[in-house]
Amino acid sequence: MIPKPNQATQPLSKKRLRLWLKLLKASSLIEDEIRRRFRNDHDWTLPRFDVMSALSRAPDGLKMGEISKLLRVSGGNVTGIVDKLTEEDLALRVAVPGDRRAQLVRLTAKGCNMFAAHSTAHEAWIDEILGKLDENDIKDMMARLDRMNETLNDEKKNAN
Amino acid sequence: MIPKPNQATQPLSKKRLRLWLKLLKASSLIEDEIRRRFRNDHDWTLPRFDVMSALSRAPDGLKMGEISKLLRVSGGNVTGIVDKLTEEDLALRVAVPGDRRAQLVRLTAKGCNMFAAHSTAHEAWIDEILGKLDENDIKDMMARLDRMNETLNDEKKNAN
DNA sequence: CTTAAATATTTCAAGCTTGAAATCTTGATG
DNA sequence: CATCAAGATTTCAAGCTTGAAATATTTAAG
Repeated sequence: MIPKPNQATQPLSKKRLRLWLKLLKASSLIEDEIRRRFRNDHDWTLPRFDVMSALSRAPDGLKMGEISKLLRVSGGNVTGIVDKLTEEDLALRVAVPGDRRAQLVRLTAKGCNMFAAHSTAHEAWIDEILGKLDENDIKDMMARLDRMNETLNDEKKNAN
Repeated sequence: MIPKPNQATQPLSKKRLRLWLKLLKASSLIEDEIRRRFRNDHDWTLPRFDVMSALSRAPDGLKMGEISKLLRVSGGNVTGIVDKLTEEDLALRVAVPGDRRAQLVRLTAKGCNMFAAHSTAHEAWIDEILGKLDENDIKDMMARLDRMNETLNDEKKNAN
């Protein structure tokens, strides 16, 4: 007989692992669903939405490196996505007066309109998907997620 | 004066959106850190680890389609990863007696050993990263994540 | 001014991922 | 048996992502 693992008495490390797997599953399911809806309902992609979302909060534009930091993705990645947005006339690159290395990226009017529509749909999707969580659930999870992130922030600091 | 947004009185949909963004951030940070450690410490990748992990729990092997369902990734994706594992003699494809369409994938002895080492390291990393969460935090978050997933499961059922 | 280090961005190869089309096999129906 | 839908897998093009190398520019030091 193989002994049936009793989860209640598992070592803490195993419980943390199970939590991580569940957290990852939840966030993957949601992210995939959002991707799918962007693709099917708007013929659009999540990475492009994310870049436009960052730009929408910066009317004066963002430098490539700023987008990269905000979204925590590589510089090369941003180059590719902004290229696509620019080709479709949704964003444009403008020179930075004092620095010929850098460029500011800004949404065009067309880009602003498109983002407004996508953004409204996106918020509604999330509201639907997280519909079973009330104010209390949200407050609680936020606090615990913050506590999780602390560890990673600590590590980043100590990695000097 | 632009009114400062008071998060406490935001509509519930906005709060849900903020929670989603925080959840996504947390899980992305952790996943990226795990990827980085696999890459730097073991010259390995997370997708390959995931496939080996599924295989390790099935001594008799898994069909390609079963791996695909377990990991919730496309069939074509699994083909590519299993090809890589096979090339490195970590897994092998064996014929299914009654069905010439399908194949069973199994870890080799070499694959088992490699996975055991990676798996131990992986659990320790997660234990470290989630180190600030105790039994209570874990139980609580598990319950709420389950409740979130219900919505997506419901939708999948209704999507018949 | 010259040089060297630091910054900002792009290019590129390699890997992951997907959805759709293609191939081959099985099973059910007549 | 013949046909045809369903199933398992592979192939493929397109897109995202990364880290490292390459370019170009700025800044700091001497």
